Amino acid sequence: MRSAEFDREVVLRAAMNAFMEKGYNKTSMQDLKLATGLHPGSIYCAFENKKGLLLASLEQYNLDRSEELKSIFNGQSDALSGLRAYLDSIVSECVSGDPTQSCLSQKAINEIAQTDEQAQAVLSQQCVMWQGFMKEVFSQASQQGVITGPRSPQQRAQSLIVGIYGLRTFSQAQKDPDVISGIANQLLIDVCR
Amino acid sequence: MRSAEFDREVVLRAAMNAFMEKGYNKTSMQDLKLATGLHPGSIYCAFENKKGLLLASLEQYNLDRSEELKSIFNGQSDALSGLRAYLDSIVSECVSGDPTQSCLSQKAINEIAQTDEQAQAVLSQQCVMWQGFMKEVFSQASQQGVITGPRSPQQRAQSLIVGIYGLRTFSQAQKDPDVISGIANQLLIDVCR
DNA sequence: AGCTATCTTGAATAAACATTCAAAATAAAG
DNA sequence: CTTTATTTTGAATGTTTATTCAAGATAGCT
Repeated sequence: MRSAEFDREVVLRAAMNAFMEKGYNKTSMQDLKLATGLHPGSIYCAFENKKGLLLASLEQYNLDRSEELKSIFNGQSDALSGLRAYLDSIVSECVSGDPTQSCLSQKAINEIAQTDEQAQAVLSQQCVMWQGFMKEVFSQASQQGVITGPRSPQQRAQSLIVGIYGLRTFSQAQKDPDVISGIANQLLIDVCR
Repeated sequence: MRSAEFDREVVLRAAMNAFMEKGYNKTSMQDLKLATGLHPGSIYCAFENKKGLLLASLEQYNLDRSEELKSIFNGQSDALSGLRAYLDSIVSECVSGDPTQSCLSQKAINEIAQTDEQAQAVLSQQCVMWQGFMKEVFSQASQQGVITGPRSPQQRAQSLIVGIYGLRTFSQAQKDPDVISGIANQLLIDVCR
């Protein structure tokens, strides 16, 4: 017997970055070989093929971002402060212009969900999980009395997610940090109303 | 001398559809040859290369969608009814699941704006034009007294555009028509508040 | 230490790719 | 009708692509 030499998480994060820089279709196996340091044979042995590597990267990406999400909210005194901190982090991501800070899930939704059923299923489920987390945040915010109004946590979560997706696309076309930040602030106001 | 045989608009609309179905990078020259009915040489003679064909398609797409946009608002009695009709058309687009009804500009923003400066410039300008049009709509709505409140037409236009971008991405992951429609209704309320 | 199952290596493969080009066709001008 | 400038044609080009595979290396078990 023999165990694999490479660290799966390290390899997947390297692949993630490669996919984020060029998108799935423009990222060649050559790019992935250079990014991960793995030879083609090893990639195929471990992940079956290029799409398998993407799907594995997507899972790892979701794990990493979920952790980050939780830690942002845990670092704040109440749910509303958490939302503010979270939107600040999204604005930073949008404004940085750094491809490796962009959202791999959103990139994949736009690039391949339409043509690949398997990716569509994974991405759809990730989106539902994100919704579930945000719904819980809005529930807590209501209980804490920091937000009021008739909208359900579910509705608020959906509007927030739509706003974040939109902000990320918009910021590719309009790079002015003040504009991005302004829209994000208004989004928070609307979603908490 | 000799004039071109093909109808430029027809060819560009065929290319648009091909790009919308598979995305820019997955659409091969073979696909474009079949879609347009043009031989490789003719495509290269008329549009320089594959990217040139995309850029030309993007311009034509923007012309077509701008016309559609104007006609939706012209068909309504006031600006608020226009906004309602417009968002209805966006919801239809999202819910249809038909790739040829999706937004080529948004697909291109997500797929290639990050890596291609020329495409980025074209798409950025198109986004600014769209903003300008929507800003004018919100100005009219205020003048007509159908919406009130302190937000500027510019701010409203930006929030609406972000909401539409977001809705289109969200609808790739969550296909329930009632959910999409509900989010769109709330978006209209927030943007007119 | 020796065995064996598994991983690593990287060259080889075949298909798909964007692009070119010279020959044939043809529309407009004279 | 002839000329001329331009387009159309489609096979050829050379590159890049994802994927395979047999040979070599090595970790863990006995």
